[in-house]
Amino acid sequence: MDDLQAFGIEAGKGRHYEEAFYGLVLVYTVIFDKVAKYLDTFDLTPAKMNVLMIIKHQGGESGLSQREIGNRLMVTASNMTRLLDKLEREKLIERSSRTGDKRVKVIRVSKRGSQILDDAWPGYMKTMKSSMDKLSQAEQKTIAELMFRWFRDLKE
Amino acid sequence: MDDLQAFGIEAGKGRHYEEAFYGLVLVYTVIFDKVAKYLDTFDLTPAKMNVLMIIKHQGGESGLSQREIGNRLMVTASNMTRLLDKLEREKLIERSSRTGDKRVKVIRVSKRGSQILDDAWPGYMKTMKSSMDKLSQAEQKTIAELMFRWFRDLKE
DNA sequence: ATAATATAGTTGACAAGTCAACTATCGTAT
DNA sequence: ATACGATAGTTGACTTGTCAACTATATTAT
Repeated sequence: MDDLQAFGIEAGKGRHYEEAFYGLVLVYTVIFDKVAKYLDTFDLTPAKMNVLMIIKHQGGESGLSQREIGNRLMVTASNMTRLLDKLEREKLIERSSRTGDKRVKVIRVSKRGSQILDDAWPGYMKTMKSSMDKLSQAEQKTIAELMFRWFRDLKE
Repeated sequence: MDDLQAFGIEAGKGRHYEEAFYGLVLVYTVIFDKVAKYLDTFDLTPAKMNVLMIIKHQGGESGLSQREIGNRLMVTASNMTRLLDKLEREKLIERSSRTGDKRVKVIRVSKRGSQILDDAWPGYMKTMKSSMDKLSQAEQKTIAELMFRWFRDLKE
């Protein structure tokens, strides 16, 4: 646990919360970087990939509003605007305003966006899986259950 | 695991790596936000707090170079420059160039920086601990061990 | 001794995120 | 029916982070 020394933390003292905290940060950072690096070969970023996945998997026929996408990704409305501006400029999504409610904009994946998503998807999953497969199946299950319970408790 | 639906993932199918992955992301995000919100009351951010902690705990008499700080935080050199620019403007650190090597700048925490760090520290630890204490002691230990092993395996 | 190479830090241009203030539209309460 | 408040999205100003190209100094090899 040499990496902990950077934070002035002594390991193995009965208090494990600091180690757990920084361990979490380290793992998250490394995995995020690996995913980002992979996506870069498709001119995608984790943020763009997430948006495209949400719209394609959840949007269906009717598409999604910007709010709906933002909520599912825990991203603010202003960030959604800019993210979608970019995706629209790159012609990966389409924005239209033809609902009853004139405030809401309906977002759909374009043909091109859909294609790029399909191209990037297998490698994206592979990259994610290869990071996760450093853990055993049992550990993955443990982590999955524990993280979701933890998340729910944190939100209270 | 409703949150998973956002990503089009079906839970409980024997494959747990996706759940584990998104669980990790959710937990990380929530904890990071809590810490950031706390630090904001001291006009600090996680990045600034980390830099101050590193310099104070590791710098000692001789201080640290920008590279050394950046390496310990896994942050690029250019980001260090800008982060330290800001900290210097706010008079929380001091930069001097009086080593043999004229390229390197020595960073030290200022009196003011040290004071603010001391003020913010207890609540910072409390915030972190309260997030971690949603897990049992045993779980914290498990997570700590597992994360560090995982991190090492990921780096290979 | 000098030329090639490595290292420390800076700068510019960008991505992704925040908040606060704004416009436009929609619902509701009186 | 109008006025007030909620909601959808946008914009500006900011932070934290990246990479690539740059300057200045050190080190190494011939």
